[in-house]
Amino acid sequence: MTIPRAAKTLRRTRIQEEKEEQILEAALDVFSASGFRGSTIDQIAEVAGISKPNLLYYFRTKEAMHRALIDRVLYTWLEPLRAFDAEGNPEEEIRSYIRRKLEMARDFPRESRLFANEVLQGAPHIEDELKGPLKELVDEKAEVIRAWAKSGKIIKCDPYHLIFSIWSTTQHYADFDVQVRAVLGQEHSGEGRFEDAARFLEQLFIGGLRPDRSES
Amino acid sequence: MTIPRAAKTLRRTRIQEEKEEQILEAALDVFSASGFRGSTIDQIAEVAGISKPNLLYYFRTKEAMHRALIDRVLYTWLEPLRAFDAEGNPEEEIRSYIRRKLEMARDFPRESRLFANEVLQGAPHIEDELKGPLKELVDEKAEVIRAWAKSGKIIKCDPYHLIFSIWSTTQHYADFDVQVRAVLGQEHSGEGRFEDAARFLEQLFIGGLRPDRSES
DNA sequence: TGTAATGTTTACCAATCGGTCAAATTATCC
DNA sequence: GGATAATTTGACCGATTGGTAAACATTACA
Repeated sequence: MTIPRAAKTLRRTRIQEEKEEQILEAALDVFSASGFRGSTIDQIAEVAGISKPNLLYYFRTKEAMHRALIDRVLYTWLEPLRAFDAEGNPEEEIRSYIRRKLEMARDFPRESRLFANEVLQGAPHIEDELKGPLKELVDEKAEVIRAWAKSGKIIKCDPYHLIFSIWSTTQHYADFDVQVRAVLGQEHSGEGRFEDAARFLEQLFIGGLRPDRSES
Repeated sequence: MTIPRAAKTLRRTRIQEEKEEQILEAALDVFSASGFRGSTIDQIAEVAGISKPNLLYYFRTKEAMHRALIDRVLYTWLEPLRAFDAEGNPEEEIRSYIRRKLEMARDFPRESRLFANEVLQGAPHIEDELKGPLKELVDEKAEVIRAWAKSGKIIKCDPYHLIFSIWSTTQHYADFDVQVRAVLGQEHSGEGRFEDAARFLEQLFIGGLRPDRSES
């Protein structure tokens, strides 16, 4: 008798490994491009190069597939923030956080768009992750930033909005890529735009946070 | 004989005016929440409180409805950038641009999400608008910023990436609202978060662009 | 090599999709 | 008030949706 798919994890075969990988890769392609509601199982199956029932043998529902994808990608996605080091030099920590986030926008735009689509549409499938692990991590790092501000290493500012602004400016280059390209025109749409963006953002954030003679 | 809908604009009745308004309002609700592919005509008809065939009497296809909505909203959406004044004081111009964009994110989040959804999914329906009117407007304002930089009124920086960073940081509060709320927690999710955001962003941009003793 | 478990496919299902049609209803204007 | 045009609706269409059933093929392993 066929083992019910829920118990499948007891012993994963080589084929399971490969096919699930193959399916999630295709799912990332499709979900990131069309959002959950806008994506179809047929589409994903086609991109994965297998039949729909075969796909549904590995993931029983569209939701299950989406969830597996989120789970697999979320940890990696938060890596740059996790690397934010309280002991480091503030200016250098912020600079390298920006750089890492920009690299992710450049190298993993689909992952960025996957989350962007999800959050944009009300985060119906990742609410728990946002209010749980994400919030806790941000709270922790916000405390670090607050301490830096208190000791005068950077300007006095709201650490949460600082983090938001780093997220938004960097992820912008993945999520709104077509707009960026359209505005910059063909001649500046090469990979060099990430270098330009990095230069500008470091200038902005380092300059904007440096505790020279700040207002109030 | 019933006048074909294509020629309807020759003389618009009161009912046409009202119903189209009513439909586009509902369409904004639905499209901004689910994107084009993820939205259904039935959904929009239900929100609008009319039957589906009745809706299709005013807009013959889903595409036509979406297009009408984009056309109606785009002009307003670009208003803040258009107000950017070359003659004004740079610091004050940037400050008020940020403020206006934040107000739009607060007061018209659906419009922001409509475009975000569209751009995120590759802008299949607004490519022309991005490469045409939008690019031209941005090019024009970028020239203004470049002149400010050249005359030393602000730091030397890439004007395009400056505009991108203002767009992304401000629209973040509309597009990623649920994430912002989740991270800030209930206690800071009131309308006050826009005040906090405004304070931070002005601090960041004014400080980051001020031509004190800048690097290089 | 046989067999039991695993993997794949064909054919199908009910629900929903975007959209049409003709008939019925309502508004407009002389 | 009646004719005519504008509006609204219920019934319906073929295509696509997420998902299932069962037969079939393949693999792993004793």
